[in-house]
Amino acid sequence: MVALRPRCGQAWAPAGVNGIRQRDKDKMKLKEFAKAVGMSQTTVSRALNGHPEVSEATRARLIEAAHRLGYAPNAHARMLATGHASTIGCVIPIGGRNELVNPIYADFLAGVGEVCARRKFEINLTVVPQDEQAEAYRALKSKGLVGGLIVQFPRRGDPRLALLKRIGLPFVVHGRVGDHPEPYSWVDVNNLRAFERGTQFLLQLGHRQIALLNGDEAHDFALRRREGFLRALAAAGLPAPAPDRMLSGEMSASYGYAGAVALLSSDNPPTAVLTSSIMIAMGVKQALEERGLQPGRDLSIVTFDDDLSYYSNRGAVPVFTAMRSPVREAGRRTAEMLIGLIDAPEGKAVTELLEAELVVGRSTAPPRC
Amino acid sequence: MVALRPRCGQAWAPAGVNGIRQRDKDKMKLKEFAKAVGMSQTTVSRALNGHPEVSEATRARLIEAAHRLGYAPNAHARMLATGHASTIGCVIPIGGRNELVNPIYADFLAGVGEVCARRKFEINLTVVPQDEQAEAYRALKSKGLVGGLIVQFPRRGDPRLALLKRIGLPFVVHGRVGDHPEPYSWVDVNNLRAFERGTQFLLQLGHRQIALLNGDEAHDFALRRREGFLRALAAAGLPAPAPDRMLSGEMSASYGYAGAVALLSSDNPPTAVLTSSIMIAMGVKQALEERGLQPGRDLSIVTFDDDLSYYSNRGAVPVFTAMRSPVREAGRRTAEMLIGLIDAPEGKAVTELLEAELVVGRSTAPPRC
DNA sequence: CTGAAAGCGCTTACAG
DNA sequence: CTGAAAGCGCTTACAG
Repeated sequence: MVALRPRCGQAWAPAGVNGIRQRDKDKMKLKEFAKAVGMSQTTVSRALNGHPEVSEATRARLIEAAHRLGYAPNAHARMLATGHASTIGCVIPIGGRNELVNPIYADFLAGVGEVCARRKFEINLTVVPQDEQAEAYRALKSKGLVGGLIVQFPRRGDPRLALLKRIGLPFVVHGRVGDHPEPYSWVDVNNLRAFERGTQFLLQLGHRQIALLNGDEAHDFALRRREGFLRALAAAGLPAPAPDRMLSGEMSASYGYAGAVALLSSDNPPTAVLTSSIMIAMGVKQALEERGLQPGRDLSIVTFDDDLSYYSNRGAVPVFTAMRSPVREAGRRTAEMLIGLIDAPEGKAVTELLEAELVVGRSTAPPRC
Repeated sequence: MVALRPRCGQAWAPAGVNGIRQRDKDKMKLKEFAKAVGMSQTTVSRALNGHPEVSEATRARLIEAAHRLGYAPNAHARMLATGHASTIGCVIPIGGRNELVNPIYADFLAGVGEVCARRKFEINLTVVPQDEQAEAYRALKSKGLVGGLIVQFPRRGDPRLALLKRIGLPFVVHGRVGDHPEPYSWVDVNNLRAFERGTQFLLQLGHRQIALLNGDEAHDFALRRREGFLRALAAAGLPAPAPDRMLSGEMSASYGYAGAVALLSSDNPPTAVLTSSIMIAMGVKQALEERGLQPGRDLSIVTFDDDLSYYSNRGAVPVFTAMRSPVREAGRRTAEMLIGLIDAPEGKAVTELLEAELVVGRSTAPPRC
């Protein structure tokens, strides 16, 4: 019977054939690797970590040898020794208000992941009930699991920012929280400008009766979109639409469908509508088609498009006229920014505003009559 | 000037006001916690880890104190000491064949995350180019970052299984690889049975001209679906449909749209179609409506439904008649199984076959004429 | 440019 | 039931 944990130093040999879990099974350690290449652990470690004391020739040789022998430093030992985790935390809240797992996550995470692979960072994904986020943040910090966090789907006056500052965890917000007493780092798309431009485009086509099917206005992005919408109307000398022309809700196809039905059945239906997501636009389109109506001809649709990879609104002529902003690119930018913050924790808050591009598709035309 | 890394033991005090990154900033360690509660580190550690030597009263008291004082063991020190990582690895391949980030990921991961939260496991997410997966697996193992892996989107004869067995990393496949020389653990939905039942349902309605818009048949699930389709037809004494009645492709709305157009414009259009995803079904529906046709009345649609939370095919009468199988539940089951494997690495391969339920919606009716 | 050795914060065999 | 101490596999100040 082999001891569960051999204490004494032993030569490099993958040991263990019996049923007990072996800690070292085919996993080379620094000590063995250093011996194999005939150098001290110190030098090997320094070479692999890019320290300047080691000559480039030696470094190259050791990197090659590590690759060949399959040696990679144990990440936990490394993090313990250095005292910091090269890991980005992504906390996904579920339940509560938005039970739906936002499809945006998949693409956003892909962008984050791309950057992490390049910069040799890991991603820790945590799924928590909406109301246990604070607890999750604290645990991530006190367990030393992450070096920083990405805050998703911020709300106006979101309490998470203060919490993160208090517990001393660097973070970047994907979006903005509206008014906030102190500067913080964020990556956002210019939602106000996007909806202002979308509205201007419809105005130029001749539309005067324009409705808005917005996202949940508890979120900052939705408020900015409404503001852009109203600003463009005001600039054209038009009054703010009646409340029943400006809806707000969960960005789903069924909301778009129901919203369109409501708009179409009013006394004085709008000739155009702005929607906050492709899913909403699809719901609107469905409602039109079930009534024998046609997007563009009977009701112009301009939508915000997160450019999710599973729903492509591309092609020679896209289905929808859209304000397009790739969420995957936002993921890349956010990760890049957070890694910068983790590497230099005393740095100032950084912000980045991405612009959406207006792409003309087949869902818009001048109003009839 | 404070030293970068204080070596000597020091009393519990969050130190550091200057700009240098402090490793201990407001992070309590076992030593300090033990002192605070007046016990040895050994006893505290054992209590927190649920060892039987500690009385339940003591354990309860220490757990409460840890919570109150905000103490949580450093995860890296813990993993280094125990020699294993309580972490599930999820490797998402991008690029190559399926550039699209599958929307299924979000819901599946949510299911995995739920279980991880409950079982106190972490999730490590890695995004890699399709052809660098092997490298990623090896790195995850040699860095000791994960205790096991979930293999997503298996293909027939998928080489990843052999690789994982070789490098000694427990894994569970979400889906199956078809023929495989050795047993392996998987969680799958009964795709064959689902499509067999869906086809039977259409046959019972009187349909004889049934088409299939399948997913990519390089994947095992798609082959099983086709087999179920053909089996039901054969059992009804019907011949296998012509190749242009059985399409295979990326599960998107545009594929569904194009497929429907092709089917409808043939000499002898089918009266019903089975589709492999809601996205495909939506594309089919769109093609119908643009032609003034109606799902159910003009073409019956039965679809597989992953029950993704962002697209709900629910309600009193669902839009689509569907074989419904919640992918989030599959995520839960997969994680549960993998954790079991990690905890008992010598265990036998486990498998679990989930059944889809047939839900009747508004997209099916007897054929006209 | 190099190495021996301390230390990171835990867990756990060993000895009471 | 409890504790002192070794060890997990790294990094890095310190001393050449």
